Amino acid sequence: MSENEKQESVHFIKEIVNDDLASGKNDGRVATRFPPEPNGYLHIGHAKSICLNFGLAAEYGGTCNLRFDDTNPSTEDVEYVESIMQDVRWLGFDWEDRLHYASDYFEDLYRFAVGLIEKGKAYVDSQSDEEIAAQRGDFYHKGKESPHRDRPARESLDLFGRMRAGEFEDGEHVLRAKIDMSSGNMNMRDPIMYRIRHAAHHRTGDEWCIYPMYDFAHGESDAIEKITHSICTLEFEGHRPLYDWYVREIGFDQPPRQIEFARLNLTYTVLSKRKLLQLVDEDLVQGWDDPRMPSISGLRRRGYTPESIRAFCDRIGVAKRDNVVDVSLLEHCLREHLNDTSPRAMGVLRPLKVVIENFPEDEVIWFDCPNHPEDPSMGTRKVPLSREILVERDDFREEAPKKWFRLSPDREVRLRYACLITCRDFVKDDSGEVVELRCTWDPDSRGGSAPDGRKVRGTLHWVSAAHAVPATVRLYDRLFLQENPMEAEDFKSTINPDSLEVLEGCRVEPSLAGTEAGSRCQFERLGYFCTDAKDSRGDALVFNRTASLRDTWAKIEKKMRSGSTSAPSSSRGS
RNA sequence: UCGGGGAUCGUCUAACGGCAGGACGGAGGAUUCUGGUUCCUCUAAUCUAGGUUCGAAUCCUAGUCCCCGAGCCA
Repeated sequence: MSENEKQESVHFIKEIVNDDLASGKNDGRVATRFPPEPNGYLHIGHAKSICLNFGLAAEYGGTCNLRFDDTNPSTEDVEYVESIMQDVRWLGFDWEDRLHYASDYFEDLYRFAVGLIEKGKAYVDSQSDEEIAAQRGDFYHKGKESPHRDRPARESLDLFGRMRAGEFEDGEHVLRAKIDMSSGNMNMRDPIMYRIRHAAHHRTGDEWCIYPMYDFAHGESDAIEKITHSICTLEFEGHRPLYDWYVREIGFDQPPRQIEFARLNLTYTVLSKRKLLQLVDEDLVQGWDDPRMPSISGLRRRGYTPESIRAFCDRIGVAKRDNVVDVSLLEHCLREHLNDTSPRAMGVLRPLKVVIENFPEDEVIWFDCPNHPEDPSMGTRKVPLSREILVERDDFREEAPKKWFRLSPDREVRLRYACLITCRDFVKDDSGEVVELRCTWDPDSRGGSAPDGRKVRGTLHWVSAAHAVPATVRLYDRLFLQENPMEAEDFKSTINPDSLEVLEGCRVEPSLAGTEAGSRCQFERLGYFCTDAKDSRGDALVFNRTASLRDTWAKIEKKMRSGSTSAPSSSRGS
């Protein structure tokens, strides 16, 4: 153990693993699994589980399987298994040859069930679901035993066989474990092991018409795969006694151990498959991979990096208490990685024309601009300056507020990496809107600094009007206005109406022409962007804003405004 | 009225009977050709009440509050 390095925290699951290793349990093996049900897309909450399971295996030199928990054919689909595999891979994890499906074990599971019937530990119940539900009792009252509970094993075996053979309709019979109808734990009140479902399964087709329930399939699949630590979320805590019961009664020798941790919650975010599906189905977003979605595919399309998501999962920790992580931590991890890795470029979102009056008509100066101010190894690119340029509309104010060091009449600013210009005049259109600035440049300031060493506080991004490339830019903001959308009467009522703003007519520097879809850059002073994986083409660029840069000026201005007037500003943007 | 789990800065997370620490956020400052980055400083917590102990976030007792559980979902 190194003493001076930042000590990685040992969360409670690692403690358990350490203890098991120390006591020689499982022959020193560590085997985990990530067990998604293929009935939806993965989201950032799943990423926590993926990082935990694969991370643990990697850290201890063990293995982590990918296993689809596909025991319910009516909700599952191959569309989901494909997206899940893509997402896990994208996050940076590899299950190698350990791809499994619970459905691969249907035959084993059936055999186990027969064994339990023979042992007198399971029976076929032939009541309706209403009757069974009524007999189960509630939290305060014990359940009643089914009239079929003591049906001879022979009879159950026969019925179970005919259930499999397809002799019955859905719901006519179920297979139940014979445990304890008076248990305080509802899961132990003779839980259902198998139900009849005449439905095509995405992998086994029509081979089966009975399907095992989660409880009967999950632990057994773990045991078959020789999983040592079966990690799941807190809501399965009450299932653990049942998990252990099945594994014990079937008689596995090195039974896996189920360990529960608290699932991730994020502020201003909804992380329930059902709610996310609702957003998609009701067209409140444009699909599962809408860049505003917390789905892995949405984050990917938004421009998130796998590294930043992994870093986030490392930092949030693993514990058992309910938690709501501030989404700003996710954004912090994102910016941290993007700052290091994104090449810089200049793009103007809302262009304002600037004429540099004393700049020769036909001259073009090509400046070598560093692609990253702190990392020379990222090289340089050429950026042209000519007489007419475009700057950000927001960077000019007819009347400069306090602490303003951008453009305003008679103010001198720097064009990043190019030169110093001073605003001499401005032109308004009939509606009173400023449409053009008249400036002069200091020819001795080529490169961006004046020979006399005078300080110029403001530095602006810019593009040469004649050379700039047109682009569409999509500005994304958080999808929900309320910190916990689930606390709203209806979570949809707190959807941010301005979560997407599409800007046409943006202009970016010519080095970006032909940029392939999905590549990332930082537009200086604005934020991190990526070309949209679906809609961007080399000759028709579409940028998604992944994250804005921290905006200290916005903060200052907000403070000044709220200090002088009573109007609170609502500047947001991530 | 039952069973299971959990309570530490605003948020997330450490501590394993011995100085309550880190990160995010927030506030302030330094540096800066991005009002970015970086750096520095500050901010702020042990659910309550008793007990054990030289010493308690940690152990004991009693409360309080929160989460999960009555699908032929996972």
